[in-house]
Amino acid sequence: VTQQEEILDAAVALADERGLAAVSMRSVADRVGVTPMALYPYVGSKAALLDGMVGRLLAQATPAAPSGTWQEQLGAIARSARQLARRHPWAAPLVFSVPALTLDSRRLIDLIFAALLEAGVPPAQVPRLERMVSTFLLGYAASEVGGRFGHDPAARDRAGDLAHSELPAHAKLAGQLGQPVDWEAEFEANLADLELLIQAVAASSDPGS
Amino acid sequence: VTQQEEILDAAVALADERGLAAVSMRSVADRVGVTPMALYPYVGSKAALLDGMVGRLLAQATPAAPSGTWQEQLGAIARSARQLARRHPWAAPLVFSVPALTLDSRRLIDLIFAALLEAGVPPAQVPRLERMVSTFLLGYAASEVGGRFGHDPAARDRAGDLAHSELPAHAKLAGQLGQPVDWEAEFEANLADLELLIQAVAASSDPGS
DNA sequence: ACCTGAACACCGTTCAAGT
DNA sequence: ACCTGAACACCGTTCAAGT
Repeated sequence: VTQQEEILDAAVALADERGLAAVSMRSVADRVGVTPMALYPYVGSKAALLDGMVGRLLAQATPAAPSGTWQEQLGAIARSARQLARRHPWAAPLVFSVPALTLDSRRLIDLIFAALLEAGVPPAQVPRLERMVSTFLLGYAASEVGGRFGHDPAARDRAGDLAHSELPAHAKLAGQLGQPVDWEAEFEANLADLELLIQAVAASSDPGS
Repeated sequence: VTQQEEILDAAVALADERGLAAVSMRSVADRVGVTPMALYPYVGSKAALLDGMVGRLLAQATPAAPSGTWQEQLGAIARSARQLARRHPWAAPLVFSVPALTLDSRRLIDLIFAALLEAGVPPAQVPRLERMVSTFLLGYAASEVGGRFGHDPAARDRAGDLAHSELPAHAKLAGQLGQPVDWEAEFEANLADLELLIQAVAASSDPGS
């Protein structure tokens, strides 16, 4: 482990334990046992520290090249990404702002490329479809950990069922909208739909099957 | 305009002009012409201020109920969401952490519900599919404005084409990965694929068509 | 070569006063 | 009822010294 990695790992541990807000140059330095200014030669700045933290996560996270059908490969990637987001809820929002061009990002992307190619997606469409798939997985993870879906009942109750009169489509869906959601089942259903989409794209440009 | 709205609009303007980092209780108070502490009765806290800012955006943003085919409706929503994200690049990341349960959020969601129902998606699947669609649109917008896709050539060059040997699927796609991406065309292609997915879901549970 | 200490220009938020 | 001013406990980062 280099000094830089030691610093980044300390910052990740701090974020896991006390939240991203608790990560400061001062608190990280404290944990490493050094003065805040001693970090600068290794991490450059606070912004670079945050980038480095997501880099460390990606480095640890890339699953060994998954085997099986392309559906199994994709499922393994998706589920491991979701687990990672749950272990490090502070990380998902940060990922949007770091260019997916590091070697670690590309290792993960390569696995998605491989699955898409095996699914029969024409090569010209693979990069775009990879961006669709990874964006959806990342966005869904960020929504789950961020609370956009209103997971916690506190937020649900605060909203009440106000103003259904102004929301015609909500009114038609009154039956569905009342009851709680099984998020595990929803994730698996999303995965199945993603596979449906991939198959549709593969089929639409490969009429010979 | 209430006092609260005046404060939130000042904060939004500040974020547009000088970035989210320039939004502080002190700078917002300055712009409103008041002491920082005078904001608290109206906005509660810095975190609530940020939530309120995305609330203001959603309030202004919801397009008048779009007409035409469900594809046209969905396209109008998607394109207006993308424009909004480009006008306020600081906002997309924040949206992930505010529960989509306010009246303004629900007005937007209602439009997506309506389009999905008109597409023939079974009601039991509509809420889930809405989350898929909105998550993808939001995630893609966040990726574009955040720089995850490496839009700026600076980031692209810094990465080089390192280590293709470790990335077998990248090697197979060497032809595609070299050239620049037309992001407008990609957005439209994504939209078309989203419609494909919706149609597939609608068809899979409605064999009589 | 690597680290420290003091300092600068900021933060969000509290609390007691003012009018 | 609404606002101010001073204060507290923090920030990231600079710069000049230390060893």
